[in-house]
Amino acid sequence: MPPENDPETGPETGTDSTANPAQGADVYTRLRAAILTLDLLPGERLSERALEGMLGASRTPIREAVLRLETEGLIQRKGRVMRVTSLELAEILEAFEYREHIEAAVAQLACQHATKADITRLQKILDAGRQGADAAAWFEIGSDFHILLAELSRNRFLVRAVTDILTRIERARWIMCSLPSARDEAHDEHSQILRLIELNRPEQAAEALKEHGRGLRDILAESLSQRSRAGLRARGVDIIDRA
Amino acid sequence: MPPENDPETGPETGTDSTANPAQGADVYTRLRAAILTLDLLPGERLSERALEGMLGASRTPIREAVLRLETEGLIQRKGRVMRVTSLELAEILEAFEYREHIEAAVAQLACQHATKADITRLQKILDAGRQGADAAAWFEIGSDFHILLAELSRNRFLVRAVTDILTRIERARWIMCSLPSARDEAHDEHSQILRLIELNRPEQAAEALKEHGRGLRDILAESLSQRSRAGLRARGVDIIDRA
DNA sequence: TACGCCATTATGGTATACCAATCAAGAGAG
DNA sequence: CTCTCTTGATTGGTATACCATAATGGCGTA
Repeated sequence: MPPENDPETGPETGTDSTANPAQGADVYTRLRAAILTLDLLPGERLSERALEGMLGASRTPIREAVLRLETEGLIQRKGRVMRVTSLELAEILEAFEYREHIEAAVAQLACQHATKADITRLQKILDAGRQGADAAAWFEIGSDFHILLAELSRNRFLVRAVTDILTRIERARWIMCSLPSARDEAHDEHSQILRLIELNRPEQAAEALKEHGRGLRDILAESLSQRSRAGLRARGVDIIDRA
Repeated sequence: MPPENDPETGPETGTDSTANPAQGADVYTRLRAAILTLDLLPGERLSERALEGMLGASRTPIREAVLRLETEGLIQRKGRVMRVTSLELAEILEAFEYREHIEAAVAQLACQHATKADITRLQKILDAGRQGADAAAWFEIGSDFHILLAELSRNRFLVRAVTDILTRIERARWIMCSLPSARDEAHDEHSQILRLIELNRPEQAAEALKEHGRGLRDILAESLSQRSRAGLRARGVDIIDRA
């Protein structure tokens, strides 16, 4: 590996002289984080060689990470060029549509399978995240809740589906993370959903989840609307209307 | 690359002396096919070096293919060892449960978006596959129908979900491909589903799809039941009850 | 000035050497 | 005969060299 002189990404690459095992997963994690936090901008071009320097690893683990992120939809290849997937309004709306259906299924199955212990455990997590949490930790908890909820369905495919779709939406959520007012509201809605599942009301739980998702979608659509584009573009973020 | 002498997989590897570009995708396709057709048995251990010889490519494209198949759930890694994912009855049943919900969503959205032209096009494909098709081509058409149907939802995530879940189930379907009687029945059910979408009856279309899936699931569960295990084990196929 | 052609370069695809860790088999002791 | 420790082989992880080609920028021409 060539000597790493530029401070580039941060405190990385301070490894030893030989191969650095298990660094492959780390490369994946860091690259993924860089994309999700918009450290790498949507639409930005990537090259394996550049990432090699940026992440302090050779092309092999880079390639693995890129391949994974490609299947997650965070990176796209068009011929030989490789870019961070652009934010496309239409796709995000499709994602929310999909999510509605998925979480309706989750609600129904969770009602069938969730135990009292499951509910209280989830409620505890919810309450724990209520006080003193920064924006980043806040929607970390939001994601966790939806994934944990999916696990109550006892269906691994639904868990995967929820996990995947949250990944897809995460960058958009990050953009509008400057709205702390929504936090308490989210907590209440999450609790209400949990209660409906506890009461074995699948229809109502599904409806509450759908409504919850729609609320987020609307906030998000507003944040990405024409009127708000200017501020985003100043931060380097560009949203595509039709691809 | 070492000279390839054994007829091993088939007519492959007859390339030139230098690197063989775009062979990476081919390696993926062939390895995937080998797994789905049970040429590589569920639970069978794999090694990158062995695959290197079997597929006539170096470890780099092998690694890429393996990584892809891992995300598709066809290969699993437990620590350092890598195996073809075992057939697990519980997982297959979960897959069908998931599929029911996914296709209900497909039905609903397809009713909203499908045009007359879409319906007739799909019906044509269905009819074309009716006569003279061997078992392999038959459930190729079955898969295609469900994917094309998903595309009528105009939601790329649903398309992906259907594609994924069909992949998961495909090996199980392959096992019970010896039941040609189901072919006409499937054609009729598919046509009926299409008709209900054309008539804009989302509830009934969803129910028909669910019923269609349940029928297949039951046949499949029967094929994988204790009573039928002996014949399968003779072919080298082993099914796990609880993992 | 604008458009298209060509040379250079950058990039991804491939093959391969090296390493550490794991697994397995075999030898030796009890 | 069994259990354990050692040792060697196998394997995945990593780094890197080579190659064909697509991308890019410059140049020449209309």
